[in-house]
Amino acid sequence: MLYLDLIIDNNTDRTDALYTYGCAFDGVTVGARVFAPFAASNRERAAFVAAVKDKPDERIKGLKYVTRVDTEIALDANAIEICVWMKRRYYCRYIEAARCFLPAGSISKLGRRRTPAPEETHADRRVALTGEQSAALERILPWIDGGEYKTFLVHGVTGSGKTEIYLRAAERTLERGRTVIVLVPEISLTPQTIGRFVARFGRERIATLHSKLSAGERYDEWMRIKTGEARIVVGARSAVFAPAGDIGLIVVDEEHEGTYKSDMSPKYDAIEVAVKRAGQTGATVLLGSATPSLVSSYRVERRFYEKLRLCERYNKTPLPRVQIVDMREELKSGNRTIFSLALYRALDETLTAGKQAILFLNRRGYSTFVSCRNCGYVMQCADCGIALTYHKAENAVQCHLCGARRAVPPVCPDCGGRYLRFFGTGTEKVEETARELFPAACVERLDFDTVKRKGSAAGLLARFRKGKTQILVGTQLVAKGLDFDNVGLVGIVSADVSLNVPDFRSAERSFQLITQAAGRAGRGAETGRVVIQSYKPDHYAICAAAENDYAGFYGTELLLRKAMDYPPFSDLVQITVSSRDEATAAAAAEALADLLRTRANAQKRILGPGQARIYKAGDLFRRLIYAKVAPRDRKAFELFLSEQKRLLAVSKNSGKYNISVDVNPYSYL
DNA sequence: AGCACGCCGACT
DNA sequence: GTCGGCGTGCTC
Repeated sequence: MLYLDLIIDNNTDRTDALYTYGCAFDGVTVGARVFAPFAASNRERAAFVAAVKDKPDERIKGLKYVTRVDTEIALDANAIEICVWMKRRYYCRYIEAARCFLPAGSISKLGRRRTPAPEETHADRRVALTGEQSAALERILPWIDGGEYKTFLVHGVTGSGKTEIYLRAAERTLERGRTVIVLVPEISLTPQTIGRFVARFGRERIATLHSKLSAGERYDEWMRIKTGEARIVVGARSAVFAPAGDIGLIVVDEEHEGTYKSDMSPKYDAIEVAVKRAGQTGATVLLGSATPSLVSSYRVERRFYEKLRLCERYNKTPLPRVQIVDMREELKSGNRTIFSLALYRALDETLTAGKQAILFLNRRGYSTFVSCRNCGYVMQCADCGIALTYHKAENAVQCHLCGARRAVPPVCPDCGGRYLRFFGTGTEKVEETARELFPAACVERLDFDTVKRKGSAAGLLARFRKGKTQILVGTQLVAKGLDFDNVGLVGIVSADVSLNVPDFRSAERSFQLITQAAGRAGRGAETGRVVIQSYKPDHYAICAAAENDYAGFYGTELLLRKAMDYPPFSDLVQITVSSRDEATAAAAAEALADLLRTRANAQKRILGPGQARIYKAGDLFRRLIYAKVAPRDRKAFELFLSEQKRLLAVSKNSGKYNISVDVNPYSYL
């Protein structure tokens, strides 16, 4: 008789524990899926084996027995180890972590829920390596051959050929008989990267995993990986959990992107999981970026990672000429439009020279808020409490958080006055103004509003590529990964938008966005131009981006992070206390914050509780507590906070309020 | 989350 | 006397 510690498929905090069962079946190993009777009803439930023991804990009374063992779906010991680690690191349930490793949301019902999507074909262009690429591979390949864990940060400017390095590393890994996982920020934005993998290795050796797959397709791809038919997995962040056996290489492309952090439970960081998995099998990790995250660069400084630099652009295109325009001066000189004189002239010259321009503004809609000039009333979303954005095309206001929309009222809802006005600028207004200023040019807009219709993005991009469009206005969709040859000018309409977000990463994100947007200029043979408009032209993130000075930005930002004890020096742990009852949420949050403050010398840095920016989400009132947890206090903090969560779950207050935790979140709402 | 148990009011 | 409403408590 064996005794098994089981993770039961029963999605509640109360039963988020390991249950011991007897098992009469032979050969059951850690990770196996079994079925067991549970609770008074003895309903049969799926479960995963977390441990196999030869005698049970004596304290257990009324031991029950496993009824069935499944052979098709199974995790392995490594996956279970990650589940246990995730529960502690991300404050999720065992079963939520286990689900990450499975193709579908449900564990109990898995079936074969399909025609593979046609793949764009790309010709494989296997070009000679540059000196820098060869040097980088000379560092990487021995680690792939040696089969010991190692992480490299591949810091390469746009167009320096990072993808070719991934391809060669993948090739070597396959030669060694091991498997490859490639993570990309968003499948829809990175067709080129996937295309090149398909071209090099063939569709039949590659599986793709992303959210656009139907349940059936996802299951098929998952099985192709599981059975070893597909030895390369390309996918979004969840692909880090792919059932690839003997992983030899994990690539994280554009590693600085926020999409690698999950904001739904389990709120995991795919890079942390990737490094953890690589450690288990002795795999090589390649983190690639033109603008590495501060956290990754700091890990290089601390010698956890090794940095490989690629400074040359492939065809030796010189970096664009960058000009920063002080919009305060523009206003003083009487120009109240969103186009500075410098940007107008640059556009004019670009169009005259027969070149194209990209105008980047990271804010969709026409104007950013609607206000009454009589009484000062500002239209807000009733559910989220944030200002509503005016969309001229549909003559409606929209909440950019929950998506709620309504018609613009004819008079002020507050005072009845007739002076409701629109303030601030979004891409829709930039598009309109560009049309007015350059009536002969074809202006198009690429943002969430114009691409939500399926396939419209492809058409828009094709028209721009063919030169039918002269000016492309867009949000960050235009800043990422799109390569066009004839772009003479990139205009950053307002560098301040991403800078003024209340988030400790705002400077980092601004630097990355500006650098990326600027990288769109002059991809062909000629030098491009970049005009950056800002009301904070002296800001270090803007200046460093303009000078392409990553090291300078890193140095300044790191000092500020250290002074504030933000990541990478501490984990910023966001604790949300929510309840249907406003007073309950407030009291519970206050009590928890007090407890965190008084309990441990370890965590002196507890902020709040404060009101969440989305104070009321649905029928829940939310309060936020932040904890800055230094690495040396991490274990103690994790134990303490998860114990608080457990105590709540088993107490009679369970259900009256809820505690949810997000470690280093990307959204502070 | 489910599910069973149990206490109390209503009704054939 | 019995059916069923849902509040309460438990799940190796």
